[in-house]
Amino acid sequence: MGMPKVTILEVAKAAGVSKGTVSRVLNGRSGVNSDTRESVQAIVDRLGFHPDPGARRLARGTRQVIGIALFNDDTHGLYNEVLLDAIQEVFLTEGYAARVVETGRDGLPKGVAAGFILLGVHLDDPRPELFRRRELTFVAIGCAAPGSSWVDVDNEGGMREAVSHLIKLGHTRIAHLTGAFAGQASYQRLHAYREALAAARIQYDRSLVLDGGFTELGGYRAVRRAIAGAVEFTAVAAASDEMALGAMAALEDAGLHVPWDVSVTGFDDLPPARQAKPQLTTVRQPIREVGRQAAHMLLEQLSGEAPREVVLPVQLVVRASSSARPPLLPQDHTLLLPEPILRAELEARGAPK
Amino acid sequence: MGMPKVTILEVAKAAGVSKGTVSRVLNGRSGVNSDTRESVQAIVDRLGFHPDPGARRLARGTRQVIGIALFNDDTHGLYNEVLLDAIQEVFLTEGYAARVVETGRDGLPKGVAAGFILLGVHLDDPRPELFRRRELTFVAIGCAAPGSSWVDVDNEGGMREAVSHLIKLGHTRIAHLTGAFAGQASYQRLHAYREALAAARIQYDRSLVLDGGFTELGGYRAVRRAIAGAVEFTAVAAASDEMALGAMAALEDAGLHVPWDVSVTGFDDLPPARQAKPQLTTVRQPIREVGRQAAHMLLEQLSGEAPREVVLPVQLVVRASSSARPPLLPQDHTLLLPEPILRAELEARGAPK
DNA sequence: AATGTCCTCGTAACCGGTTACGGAAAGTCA
DNA sequence: TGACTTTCCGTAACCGGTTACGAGGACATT
Repeated sequence: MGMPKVTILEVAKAAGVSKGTVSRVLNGRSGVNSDTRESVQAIVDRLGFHPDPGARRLARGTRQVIGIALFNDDTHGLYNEVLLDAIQEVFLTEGYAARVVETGRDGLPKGVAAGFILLGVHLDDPRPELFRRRELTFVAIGCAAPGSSWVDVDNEGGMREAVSHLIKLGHTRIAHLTGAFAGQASYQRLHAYREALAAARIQYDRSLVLDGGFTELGGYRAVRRAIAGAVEFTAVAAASDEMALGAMAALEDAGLHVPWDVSVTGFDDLPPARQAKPQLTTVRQPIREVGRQAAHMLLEQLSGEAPREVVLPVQLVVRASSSARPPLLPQDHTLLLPEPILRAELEARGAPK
Repeated sequence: MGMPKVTILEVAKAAGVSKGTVSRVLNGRSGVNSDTRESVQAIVDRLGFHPDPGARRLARGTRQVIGIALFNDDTHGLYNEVLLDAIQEVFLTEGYAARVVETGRDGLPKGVAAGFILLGVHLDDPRPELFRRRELTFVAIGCAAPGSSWVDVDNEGGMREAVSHLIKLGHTRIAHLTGAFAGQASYQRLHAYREALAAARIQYDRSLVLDGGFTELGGYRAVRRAIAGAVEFTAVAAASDEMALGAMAALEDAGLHVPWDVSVTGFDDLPPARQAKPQLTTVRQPIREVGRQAAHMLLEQLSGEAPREVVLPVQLVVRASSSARPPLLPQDHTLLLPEPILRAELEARGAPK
């Protein structure tokens, strides 16, 4: 098998035009009759033609390489992995070679590249300034880098939705798992958490904000510490899926059942969220779209266009880890969760461990 | 700046030969006088010439793509990330396009590729069989796939070294953090752990084998449970850095000091090992080399050569997380060892609730 | 000296696209 | 109707390599 190598020449013949015209259609260049353009496009779609990236790159004379800059202090998680793949997909099909480079507080990547994409930019991240000073074109992901292109998601909207969701379910003591130094996203999500609380006239309690450092273990330890410290809460709104998963593990270890005793929500909607034991209610982030946008924006900038800023929408995905808080609902808590069943459930969960 | 685009034509001119000859030298083709070959090679080195991957691919008529198959149940960790980068580097410079694809228990990746590299193969992994049945060429990483190419590291040698190291430091109650279902590597490392113990005439104790599922949180919970269960140990030999880091966190939470109270060793030597609070003693794995080998082996197979098997050596890197067991003399561990652990346990129990 | 190998290496076509250039057809205006 | 634009599109050169083919020189054979 293997795809039958459909080339631009075959498309041209099938459409009854020349290679040049097909190329012009593919690249959206002007100077093509709209009728012709349509019919060529139709042939392209029908044959499933995908231009050869290498040939493209060669013809365009783009000898240069794109650097994807990881901050070497980062926790390189699944999030980055998905993002990376989406970014590379774009560059690959556009005929650019993209390589992952590590950048630290100190120096820039040595292999000089045409442009960079900065992954997971922090608020006090030295990279934007560093890159700007060297007059390198770049696109930042995850943080507003004033004066240059950046793309981020609607952190506030997402967290507001998640917390409002919990409030609607009857929760009032909602803990927030945050990641301390991870910058803008943390602040925005924390801010949205407070906003959502305020909108429902729920008093903000500082002791309900737990630092989980954006890792599963961090989430686990933070929640465990909170339980040990007798902090009262019936829900946890985490700023990442990983922390949410850690929180669920901690609750389980403490003999608490999700979502009956405590509801949990995450942020990101990475694959593990769906594989979790009670599937995780979380805020879905269009990660791949973020990567694609960033890649295209970099290409734009490299061809002289002005920097842009993009904020992508997110969406709450309700699954099994969040539910109404039965014991405190005035009307039907006996109906929903009879005592003996609850006790038996706790024992059942405690025993196998 | 950007590299000054040195092409094969310039090399040819500088060497006083034609493009064809330079190309022949570069590809090790026969039919070139050895004198000529040498002088051309010298020019190539002097000018720092690197052939353009895209042009190469184009000229060779290699239209096909390489698939890098991730198992979608996997925990995609930092390990995979490093590996991926090394693999892609090879394919990139060789003029192949490489894309990451997800493969599950069920189906194969749809985008048909010339060949595949299977990442993190398990013992009961369905992929080798699945791929073989489809007559796809592939190279497996992380597990012996009989009949086809595979590359792995010397798991047994590495773990033996780590455990022997701990034994030499005076430890006799050494726990082993394993990852249950992760296949060959787990079994080999566990086996080596037992071998090292046997070589030192130390009785194997099943209760010292802890399952950490190859994650940081898993390591944390396993060690915490062991402490709570009053399992006696003065050292932990983990089968991965992540679990080791989790173990260190658990020990810290239990009031135990690494390495004074308990020594910890890891496996992999990923960047976090060096960033840990007491730097982690661990077994260094040549991850990038594994990736490079695998990539080259796949290329070999695609050009008709026979499958090969490669096992790469590892090396113990001693850092701060392991030390002699100062407070106690080797003989009296039964008397003295329980003290700190029991104390920690009491404290741990006292704090929460 | 003429003919036949074997090596070595230059020549040119080709891979699959992009794009400068120029020609043909159609529209504009005097 | 002729000259001038404008629009659309075909032609061919080019990107940086690889490789089939064949020319030419060195050497051996007759």
